[in-house]
Amino acid sequence: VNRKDDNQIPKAVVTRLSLYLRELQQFLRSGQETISSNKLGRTLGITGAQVRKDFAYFGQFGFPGIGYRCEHLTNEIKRILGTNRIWPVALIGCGNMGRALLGYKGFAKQGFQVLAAFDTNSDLVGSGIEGIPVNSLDDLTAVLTMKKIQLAILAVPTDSAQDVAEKLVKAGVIGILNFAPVTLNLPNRVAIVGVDLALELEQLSFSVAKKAVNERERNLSNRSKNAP
Amino acid sequence: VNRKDDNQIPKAVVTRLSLYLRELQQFLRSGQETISSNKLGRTLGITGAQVRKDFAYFGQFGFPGIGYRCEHLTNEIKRILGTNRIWPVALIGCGNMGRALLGYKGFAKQGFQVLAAFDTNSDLVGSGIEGIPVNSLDDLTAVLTMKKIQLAILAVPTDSAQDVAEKLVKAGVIGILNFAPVTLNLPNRVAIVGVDLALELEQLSFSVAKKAVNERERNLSNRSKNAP
DNA sequence: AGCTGTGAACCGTTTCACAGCC
DNA sequence: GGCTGTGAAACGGTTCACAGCT
Repeated sequence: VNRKDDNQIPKAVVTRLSLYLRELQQFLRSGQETISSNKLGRTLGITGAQVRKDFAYFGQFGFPGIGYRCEHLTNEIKRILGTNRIWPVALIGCGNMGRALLGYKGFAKQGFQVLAAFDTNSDLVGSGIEGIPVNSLDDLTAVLTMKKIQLAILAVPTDSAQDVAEKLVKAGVIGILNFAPVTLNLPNRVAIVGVDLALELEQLSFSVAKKAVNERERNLSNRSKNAP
Repeated sequence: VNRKDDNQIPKAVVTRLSLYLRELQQFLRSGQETISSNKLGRTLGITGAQVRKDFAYFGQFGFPGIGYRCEHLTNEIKRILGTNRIWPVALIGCGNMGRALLGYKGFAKQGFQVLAAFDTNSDLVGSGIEGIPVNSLDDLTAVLTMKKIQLAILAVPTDSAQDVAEKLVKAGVIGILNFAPVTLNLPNRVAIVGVDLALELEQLSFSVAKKAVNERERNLSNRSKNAP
């Protein structure tokens, strides 16, 4: 057979796909019908060639001389990302972060519906937060099976993250959005995306510190230019 | 002069730096004194060579035959990231997400201290959330100047994100952690890190969908192997 | 023997440039 | 004229392999 196992799409491409989607939805809201690769790239600080190459991984969506039709392209990207349907999602851990995520409207807007919350705190179990019922972790498998949930948002304390993650996998979860600042160790078949908020601030700190250094150096070299 | 303007560290390297730091802090807590590049890499699913090359951008931190001393390396990475000091931070937007972030303990642990919150809701202004005073957006410049704040966490509604971001820049902010799902348009001197939660779920959706496709294909090729 | 630091080879992504189409 | 889609070239990051240190 001539089958290539070359199914590997660069991670950077998939990230940009989401960004394109975000911009396209913006364009759609403002009534824009079509968009060129260059203009779409401009809004994100990348080149038109990059945009076109990214789409080329998945097919031909554009019209020479015209550009891309916003609505059509939006649908294609959703299909590629797998968000052209509604994903039921579970949220584990109803602490500060968990509760905020339960109230976050942005998930539903992109097709993710949080249908069940879980916590170990028996005071919370049985109640509802933001209209979402809170279950005991003991009922994980039962609830997830019944509601056909395969994606989970993990917002538990760092120390229990690995344990709970393993329970999720046993309960049939195949994708985890992990907010705990640890590297989860799970079977390869499980997809993991980590969001470490402190880490993001560290990246900011580095950028800022670096810019400061660059500016200092620029000043020094200016000075030596003025008085060599 | 022999000055290279080649100050550019790959973004991926800086991200891994934060991950190394996270693992090292874990090792330190468990009493580990030294660590080899291979073992450190293993915990993150990358090669030892990668680890060593990453550090090589910044200097020589290891000891041949021994590895790296966890505590020493931790300090070096903090110095590089600029988190070997305490950063005062402001948080803008005390909605669901903002309030959760005010209560997030992970920031302080890595050296980020949220000293002031801001909101437009006059009911909140004057109160405190998680012990942090809520100010009016009108007092932005005054408060930021007084508290010497240069970093901000932006957790306002999407529609006002760009406006508020511009106000932040005018008030002296040089780094923004942006939770609104939009591309901020700001002067180059301002560092921006975006966290788009729905986008992260989309990445998860893609991984999961892709895995499903791969498995289906594997099944098909198995079947044709069995009955060719 | 064990492990780092690093030049060199390798590989994948980005940019370029242009043929082809509207 | 404007824009896409795409080979080819250029670039940059990752992996390899080994000299050198402990």
